[in-house]
Amino acid sequence: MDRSKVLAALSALANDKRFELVCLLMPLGETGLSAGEIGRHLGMTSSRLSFHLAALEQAGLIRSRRVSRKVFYMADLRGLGQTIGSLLRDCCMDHPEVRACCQPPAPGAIAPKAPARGPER
Amino acid sequence: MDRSKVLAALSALANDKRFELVCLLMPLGETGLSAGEIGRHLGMTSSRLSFHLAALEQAGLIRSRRVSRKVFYMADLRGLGQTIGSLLRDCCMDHPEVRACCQPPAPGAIAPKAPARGPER
DNA sequence: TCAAATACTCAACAATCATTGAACTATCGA
DNA sequence: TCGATAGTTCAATGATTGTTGAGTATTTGA
Repeated sequence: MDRSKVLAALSALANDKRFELVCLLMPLGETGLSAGEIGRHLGMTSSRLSFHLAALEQAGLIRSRRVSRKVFYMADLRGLGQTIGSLLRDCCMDHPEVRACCQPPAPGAIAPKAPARGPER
Repeated sequence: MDRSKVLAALSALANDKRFELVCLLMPLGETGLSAGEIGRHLGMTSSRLSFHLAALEQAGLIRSRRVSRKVFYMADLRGLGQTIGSLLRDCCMDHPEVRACCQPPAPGAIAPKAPARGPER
C-alpha cells in the first residue's frame, strides 16, 4: 500500500462521523446497512451522509452493494487491515514497543491490563 | 485511549509532511533529531516545521527534549502504539481478517532489529 | 405511466487547516 | 553586554473540507 493511499485512508478516518460510521458497520459483516439506516443511526441528512460514505468508499475503507432501491454499505476489512498494517510496518518499522500496544487480549487472561507503566486505552 | 484522542492522532498523521516526519524520527530512537536537522531533511522553513512539530507533539505522537539551544524531537512509541491499538480494538473490534493484514513479516520471533536506513527521499 | 421511496450530485457558503514572513524568546560565546 | 544561533508564536492569506438545501436519478408498486 503506497503512502498516498495510507494518507487518504487516515484522512478519511480522522473524522468524527466517518470514524463512527466505520465502527457502526464493523460488527455487521457482509450484511452491512442501508444508507437510510446509517443516516438514522448517526443523525445525518442524506446529502451529508452521502458525502461521508463517498469519502470512505473512495479511501477503500467501506464497500457498497445495491439491492433494488437501497444501497448497503459494509466495512472493507482488507482496506482497514492494510491501512493499519502500513502504519505498523512502513511508518513504525515494526518496532516491538509499538506492536506491544496492539496485541489482542491474551487468551484466557481475565483482564489484559497494565504491565507496570500500564498503557491506557 | 478515548475516541477524541484517536481522532486527533489520526488527523495529525494524515498529513504528508507530518507522516514523513514520524517516519524520519522512528529509527532514531531516544536520540531523536534537532528541529533544525529535521527541517533540513524535509525541506521546511522553521515556522512551518514548528507548526507541524507542535501538532504531532500535541497529538502525543512525538516528544521533545531541550538540550541547550537545540530542541530534539523523537517518536513517542507509546502514543503511536496506542493509536494503532485503538484502531484495531475499538474501531475494528479485533476482527481476525483485519489483524491478518497487520502481522509482522517474519513468523516466529520478532527480531527487534534497528532499521538504520536513512530517510527516504 | 405516475407517485413515493431511496440515494446521489451540485453550488453556495462556512469552518478549518496550511503557509508565509515578521517579530519574538531563549541560549550561547566573546 | 552584544551579536549570532535555534526555535516558537502570531497575523494575514490562500487552500481544503464540511454543511446545507435544492435538484436529479433509479427503483418499486399502484
